[in-house]
Amino acid sequence: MARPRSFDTDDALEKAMHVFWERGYEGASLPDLLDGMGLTRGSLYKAFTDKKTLFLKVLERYETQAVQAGVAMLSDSTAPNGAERIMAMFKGSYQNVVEGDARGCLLCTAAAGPCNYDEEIAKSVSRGLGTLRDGIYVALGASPRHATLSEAERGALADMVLAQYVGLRTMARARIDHDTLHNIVRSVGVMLA
Amino acid sequence: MARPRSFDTDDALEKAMHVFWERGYEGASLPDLLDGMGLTRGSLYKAFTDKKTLFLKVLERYETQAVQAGVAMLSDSTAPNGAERIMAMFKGSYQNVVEGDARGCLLCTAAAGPCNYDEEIAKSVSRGLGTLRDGIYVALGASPRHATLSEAERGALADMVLAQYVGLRTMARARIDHDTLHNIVRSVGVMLA
DNA sequence: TCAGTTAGGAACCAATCAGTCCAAAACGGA
DNA sequence: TCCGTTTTGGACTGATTGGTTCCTAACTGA
Repeated sequence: MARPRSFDTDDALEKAMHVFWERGYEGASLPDLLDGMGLTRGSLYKAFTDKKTLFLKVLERYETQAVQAGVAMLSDSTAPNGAERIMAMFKGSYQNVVEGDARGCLLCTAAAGPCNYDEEIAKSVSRGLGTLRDGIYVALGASPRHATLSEAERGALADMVLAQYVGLRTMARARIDHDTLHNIVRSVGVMLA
Repeated sequence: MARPRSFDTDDALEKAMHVFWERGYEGASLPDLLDGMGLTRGSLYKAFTDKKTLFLKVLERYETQAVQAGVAMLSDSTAPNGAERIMAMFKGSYQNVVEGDARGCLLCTAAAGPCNYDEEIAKSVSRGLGTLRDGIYVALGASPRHATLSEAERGALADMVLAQYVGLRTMARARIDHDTLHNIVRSVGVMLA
């Protein structure tokens, strides 16, 4: 029909994700994005409409990638105890920081940022966090100590664990010292043990 | 000596705090601040140097006001049980949201925002959160169930409770539904009971 | 009253922001 | 090969950013 795109949109989205992840929604300027994605204004606007739409697409991608990876870990039946799966997730987040990745969680950063004034972004973040919460809920069902809880109690516990996760990753992005972060992970372990 | 200031700097700082609290550091534009503080550029720059310095002053104020109020609550000896004091803090945060204040915590918002790239702001936020953590630690010492913990264990627990707090307030700002927030508070209560 | 000093206010600044436009280029189908 | 369609890249736009400048107003101490 006509001239085909010279870049892979999925690949470009992946690159955009990393730019937003590092600098946040408002902190990522258009030149930053163009640079990171390796394309020019015309192409970006033709393919992704505008900055906010691009960010929403990135959030979607993050959910079906980073969040789903977490959920997969939370329902990994090779670790029979659900509490241990939750701990694996927390330990993974801590390990990220130790290895020098202080970006935290894209959803958590967005939660503290544009969610406050943008309905659509808030909805997307809320959905992503909800997905994670459901994963935690399922994992708790596979934990002997928590499987006997009532549905409501277990749900409330899942919400709380999610809050701990958001707190941990937010504090990681704020460059809180590693000892404190490690203490958080360790205490979550004690709590769930 | 010379012409005196026509405004109270402390009052102006208070107003600036509310602007930053609502819109965040990067989200608060200079016109926003001038408007909220009721002064003009010349006055602001003469009195507060620049935007970042103003923000650092605001953070300082927040620590010796909002954070100290929290710490006071955490060491309020009219509530003999420290765990109950901690719960009072969490319930207060939840109550804020119910009453329509979805701004969350200024420190938590800054943690997810400018802390990532600004050393000075990060240091100030870290100090503020540390103050809160110490308050939690003291309260745990006044809780029969936790006073017997080793110093290290109690410290780690304080870090974890702080993470829950950061998570709760970050999620509140993201306009997560009230039920979820309530569940978090309730589960923290169960955990500390 | 007047000299000295500082605050206040508005015009101004360069840089940057997100977003638009359009001519040229590159392709597919015929 | 040539036509129609779409992408591409860069020049451009107007608004907004944080910050400066400078003149005048307002005050104090002598």
